[in-house]
Amino acid sequence: MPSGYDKYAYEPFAVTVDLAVLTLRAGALHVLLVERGQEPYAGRWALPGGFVAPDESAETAARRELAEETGLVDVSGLHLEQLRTYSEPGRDPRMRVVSVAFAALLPHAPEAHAGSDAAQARWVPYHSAKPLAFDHDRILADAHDRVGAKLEYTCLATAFCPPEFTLGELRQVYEAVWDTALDRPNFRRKVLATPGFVEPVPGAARLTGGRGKPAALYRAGTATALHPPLLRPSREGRPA
Amino acid sequence: MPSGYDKYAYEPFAVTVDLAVLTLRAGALHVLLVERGQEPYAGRWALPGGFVAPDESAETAARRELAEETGLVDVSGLHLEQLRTYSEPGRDPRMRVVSVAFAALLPHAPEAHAGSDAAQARWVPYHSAKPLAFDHDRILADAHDRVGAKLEYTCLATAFCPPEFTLGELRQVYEAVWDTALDRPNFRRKVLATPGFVEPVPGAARLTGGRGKPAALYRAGTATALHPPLLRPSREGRPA
DNA sequence: GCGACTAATAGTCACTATGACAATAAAGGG
DNA sequence: CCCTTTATTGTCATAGTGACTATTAGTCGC
Repeated sequence: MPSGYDKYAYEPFAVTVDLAVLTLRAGALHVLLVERGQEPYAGRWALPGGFVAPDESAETAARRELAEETGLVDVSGLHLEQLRTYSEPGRDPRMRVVSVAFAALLPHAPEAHAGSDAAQARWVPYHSAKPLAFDHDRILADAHDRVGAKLEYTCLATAFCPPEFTLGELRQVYEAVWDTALDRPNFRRKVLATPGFVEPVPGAARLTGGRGKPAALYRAGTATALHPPLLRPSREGRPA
Repeated sequence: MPSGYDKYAYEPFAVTVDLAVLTLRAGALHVLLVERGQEPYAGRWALPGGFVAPDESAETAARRELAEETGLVDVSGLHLEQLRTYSEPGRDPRMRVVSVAFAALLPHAPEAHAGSDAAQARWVPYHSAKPLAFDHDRILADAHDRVGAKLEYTCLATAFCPPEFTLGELRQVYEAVWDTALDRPNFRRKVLATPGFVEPVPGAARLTGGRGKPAALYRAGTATALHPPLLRPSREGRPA
C-alpha cells in the first residue's frame, strides 16, 4: 500500500478490462473482435471489454464480459489469465482509462453474435486481426506471446481442447499458436511421457472424424506444469 | 476498449502501484519494506508504493516510487517488471483501490532510509517478511514466483548483479531465489555454454574477494532468453 | 611459513531427452 | 483397388544434464 497513502492527493481513474478471447477454428488461431460503432476508431475492430463495476474484481468483470460477448452461459470452467495492465496516459483519447488485459482460451468457438451493446462481433484469424483500435494490437500481441510461452512449460494447451480430445487436436493447438509444424511421433512421445498431462479415456473410445486412422481419446490430466518443458523449435537462421 | 464504453455508468477507482523491491544481501534474498504509521495495519510492515499521478503510467509511477523509497538517484537501469494487478473489492478497507504490482531487482542494496513520508524503511530477509499489511503477502509471493520462474528461461539473474561479477555471484542469485544449492561446475558449464548470457571482461581482471581462488569477471551479455532453459532441480520426493 | 579451509576451474561418465527418421496400421476418396 | 491422410510404433545419433573427481589459487589461524 502506498506509503504516501494518507498524505497525497490522488486522481480517480476509470478501470476497464480488455479481453483477448482466443480459440481454434479449422486448425487456425482466431480471436474474437467487436466492431466499434462510435468515435474514436469508429468502424475499427477492437478487443471486447468493459468497465469494472464498483463491487467487482477485474477477474470477475472479465468473466462477466466474456459471458456477455461470447453468449456462453457457463464460462466458469474457461481458462482466464491476467496478462498485464495498460496505463499509458492518452491510450484513450477521451479520458484516463487504466485497462487490465486478460487472455481467455475457448475449446470450441460459439458463433459470434452481436454483444449486449449490439455491436457486431466476429471471429478473426489471428494473422488478419491487425490493425485494431486503441493499443489493442499490443495487447493482442502480448496475449499471443504469453500463451505461446505458457504452452512450453504448462499444460495450458488442454484449455483449447474439448473435454475429450485426440493427440492430433492437442498438437494442432501447439502448431496454431506457435505457427510451426511439429513432428507427430515426437510430440506424442513427449506428451505421453509427461505424467499427468493427459490420461487415456477408459472406454478406449476412438474418434474417426475425417480422414486417417482413428485416434485414441484423452482427457486433461491433473498436472499443471511440464517438467521438463516442451520447447518450441528454435528458429536459428530461419526467417522469423 | 469496452464495448459498453459509451453506454454504461462507471465508478472511479484510486490506482496505486506496489513494489516488491528485491536484492541480495550476504547471499540471501531480501525485500524492502516500510513500516505503516497509521491505521489500518498501523505498525505492520508493507511493500512500498504510492498513487499513480494523473499524467503517469503505472510504470513511470513505479520507477518514481522506487527512486523515492531507495534513495537512489538513477533508477533508469534497474529491472522493473510488472507482475499483475490486484483489484479485489475490500483489499483496502478504506476505499476502492486497484493496485498494479511490480517487482524491482537491485544489484546492490543501498542502506534503507526513511522514505519521503518519513516512514521507517528496512531490508528484510525474504523468509522473515510475513505477515505484511493488506494483501502484500500475496503480492510478495507472486513476485518471488515470477522472478524464480524467469531465472529459468531468461537472463534476468544478471539484474541482481553489479556491472561486473563473478560466476559465483551469479550462482548465488539462483541459489538465493530458488533456495537450492547448485552444482558449481555444472552451473558454470551451462552459463558459459549459453551464447550471450555473460561475456568475459577483456582485461582478464580477477576478483579476490575473500577466501578461495580468485574468480574471473564477467559482464551481462546481449541475450535476454535462455535456450534451452536453466531448469531448477525438481524436488520430487523431497520436502517442499 | 605451514596446513587447513574455501572457492574456482577443468574434466569425466552415464543417462535422459530430443530431433530426425523409417515403417506399419487404419481410415476415406476416387 | 490404389492413393492420400493420420495415428501409432520404433530406431538411432546426439545434445544436455546430473553426479562426481581432481587440480589450482587464494585466505585464515597458528
